[in-house]
Amino acid sequence: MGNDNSRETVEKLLASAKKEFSEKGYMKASLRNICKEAGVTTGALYFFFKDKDDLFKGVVGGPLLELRNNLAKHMSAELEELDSYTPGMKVNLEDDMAAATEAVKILFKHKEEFEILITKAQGSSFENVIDDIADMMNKHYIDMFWNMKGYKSKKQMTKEDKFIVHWMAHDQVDIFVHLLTHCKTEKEALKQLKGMFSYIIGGWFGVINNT
Amino acid sequence: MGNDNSRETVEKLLASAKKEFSEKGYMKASLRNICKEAGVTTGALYFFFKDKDDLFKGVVGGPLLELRNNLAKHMSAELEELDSYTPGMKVNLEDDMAAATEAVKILFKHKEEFEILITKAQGSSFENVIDDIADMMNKHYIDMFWNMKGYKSKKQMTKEDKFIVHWMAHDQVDIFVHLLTHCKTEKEALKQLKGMFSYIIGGWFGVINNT
Amino acid sequence: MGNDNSRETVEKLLASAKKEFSEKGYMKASLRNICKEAGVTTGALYFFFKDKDDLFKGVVGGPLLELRNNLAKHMSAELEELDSYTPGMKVNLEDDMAAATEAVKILFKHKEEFEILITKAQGSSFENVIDDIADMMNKHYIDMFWNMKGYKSKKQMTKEDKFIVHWMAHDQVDIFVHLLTHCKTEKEALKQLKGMFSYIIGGWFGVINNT
Amino acid sequence: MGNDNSRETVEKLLASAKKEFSEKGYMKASLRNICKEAGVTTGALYFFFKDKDDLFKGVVGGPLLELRNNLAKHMSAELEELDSYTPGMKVNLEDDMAAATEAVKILFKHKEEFEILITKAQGSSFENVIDDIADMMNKHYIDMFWNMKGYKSKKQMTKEDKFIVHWMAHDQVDIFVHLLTHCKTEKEALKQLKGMFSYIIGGWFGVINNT
DNA sequence: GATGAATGAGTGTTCATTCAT
DNA sequence: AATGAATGAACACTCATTCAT
Repeated sequence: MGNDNSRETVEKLLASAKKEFSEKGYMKASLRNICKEAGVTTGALYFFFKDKDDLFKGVVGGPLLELRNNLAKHMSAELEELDSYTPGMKVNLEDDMAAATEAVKILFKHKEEFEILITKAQGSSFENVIDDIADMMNKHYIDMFWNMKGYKSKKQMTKEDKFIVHWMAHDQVDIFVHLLTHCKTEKEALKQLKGMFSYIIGGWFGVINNT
Repeated sequence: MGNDNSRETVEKLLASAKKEFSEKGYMKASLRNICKEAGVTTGALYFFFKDKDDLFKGVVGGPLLELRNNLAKHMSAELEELDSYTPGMKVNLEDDMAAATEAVKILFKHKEEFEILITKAQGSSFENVIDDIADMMNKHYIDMFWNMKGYKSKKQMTKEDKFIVHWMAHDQVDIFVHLLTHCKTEKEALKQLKGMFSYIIGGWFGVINNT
Repeated sequence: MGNDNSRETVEKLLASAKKEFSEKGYMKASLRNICKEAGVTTGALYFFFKDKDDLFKGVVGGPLLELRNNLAKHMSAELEELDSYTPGMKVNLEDDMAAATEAVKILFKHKEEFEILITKAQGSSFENVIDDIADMMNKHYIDMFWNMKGYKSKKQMTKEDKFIVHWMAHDQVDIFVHLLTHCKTEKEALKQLKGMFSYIIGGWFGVINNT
Repeated sequence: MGNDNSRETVEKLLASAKKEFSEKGYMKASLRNICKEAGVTTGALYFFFKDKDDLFKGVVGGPLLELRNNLAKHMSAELEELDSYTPGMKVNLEDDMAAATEAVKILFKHKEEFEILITKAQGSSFENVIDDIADMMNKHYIDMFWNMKGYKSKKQMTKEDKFIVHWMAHDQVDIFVHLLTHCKTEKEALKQLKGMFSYIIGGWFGVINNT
């Protein structure tokens, strides 16, 4: 079971699939091409993967899980800190930066996979992955916004507040997408990260002062 | 040629295509379905449209052109105003708001078409349309940044400056995308637009003060 | 529309399909083979037929409809005659023979098609066609049996009566199946039909005298 | 070899195969499914069974052999009795009933297997098993017919006689098939058996009197 | 202007079977 | 006695596109 031969086959298949998905996107990718490139028959592919979507998952699933776990870790950590928050207190940006740095590192550790996930997943079960993450962060941001504005209850948020917070959550995610797709290396991305943060923080204050 | 009959055929084809593209996206859309729904044969479709991509262009091309023309108008207008700018002078936000309002109106006038363009164009020649527009706007943002920072020459912009400005251009576009895909009516979108602007302006100041 | 060329294509396709279904049965029949034999591409087949089952229907549907119509005609005719039936009255065997003769003629007019329907339809939507017909005849036979036994109401039929009548309906159908699959020509089948009738009638009396 | 472990594997395989064949029929049954359900690899299956058909034989072969042996026993027994027959002598129905009862008991002892054999064997080497048995019985029926008619020699049978006798042999078999597929228990089947016999006997007389 | 027919390469997927270990 | 891996041909079906009429 799982000997070196089969492991090698799976690896070749995944490498070939990564290339094909990356070049053509999920829908236009051809399993036949992937197999041919991997020097393997279609039957072999179907021994290791349930179907096309499962192969896609084989390529991007691991990195995505790593990212999700990391996100979840930071979000629950921040939630705990919020308990001791008092209005007017300064937001702990260093923690946020540290979390963002970690995320960027994960993204660039699997740059190709995340690029596929972001721009080539249409047609697969992962096609809404970014929106899903943004929605996850939205909930998190509602809590942050609520504390900073001094609200007593989430129910006091206006429709406009909710809209802008939802936007900010999406935008936060888009920053990472932008970093991934416009920087060549992790190093470069981390360098830009600070500027991005200034923008986001500025945006927050713009919103808070205005509402 | 160009009589009422043929015009009607084209119209039915476009309506049917709009529906199909909207439901399935460019790639999964079937020309057979589109023709069947329009009560027309495939041959007829190919009389009026060169190929699948041309049909897609038939659906979204008009609205997109209208938007582009409007954008171009405002950008050249602002460029002329810039000649009389002096460093430190307040940015004319009212003009920007007016331009944004116009853009939103165009987006909602052809809501369906723009939604297709934004979320269903993968596989067509329009799949990068948002990035293209963002790149167009990038130039505009460089000018704004330059004025606000009091630079004497664009050449003095650092690599980091360029990156953040590029991001801001993208983000500006994303705001319109967000407005289009999260608001039901033009009225609702225009109401949210002000909050979005606060966010963006805040972001600018965050960047300016920090660099 | 429906010109000579296309008609010829359909005809070739149907002939080829009939051959393939007849040799291999529905499930093992290969659409590729059928098309190759017909000198046509698979795409052409799918222009005329929705799917494999539809092609099968194209081969056997017509003859089956003809048979069903004929059966229905005779069954409603017999039902009308039953209104004037009094217990002890002799059954009109000549009418039955005439009806059976007609059925045999239809079966042999489309001998190949009915053989396919009977022995090669497994996997298609026609796989239960014989049972369906037998069930149709069952209802008919319940009425016949009811009159001959002098029942006042169908509800007085015992479970055993119902069982044996159901069997007789099936057996009636099996006679035609046997005739079709064991006689080479219509002429031969019609010659044997009389003997089969004696058997069936004898069976009825055996049941009636015994219950 | 032949130890408890391997016996258990075979048993699990056969149970799983029985289920799959019963649900999907021979052709649509998947060896992969059968192995998965049995918790065994395909290689193991192929160690015990030559191929798909051999596995099918493993499921239905035993019961079928038992039935065939029983049929042969009765047929040779009756053949011996026939030597003491004189024309006009009453047919020994009690012996026939006893034989039929035994057959029904065997059928219901292996109800599932015989149902598979009868309705799910298409595509396997057993697909003509019913016709084969009917043909076996044909010989027996020729003798019965010959006695009842008072023929001196089988060679005096006309073509029509042979045909009707062949039909009666088939019909006799169909009775058992009907009993198996329409009765839930052996008890119920035995109860119906008497009525079926009346039908058959009546049929015989109908034929004899008419020819 | 538009039809109906046809192309042919392509799709993802399943299958019974084999075999080195 | 049994495994896990691999084969390779086959499957039904869909597609955008073409073209004589």
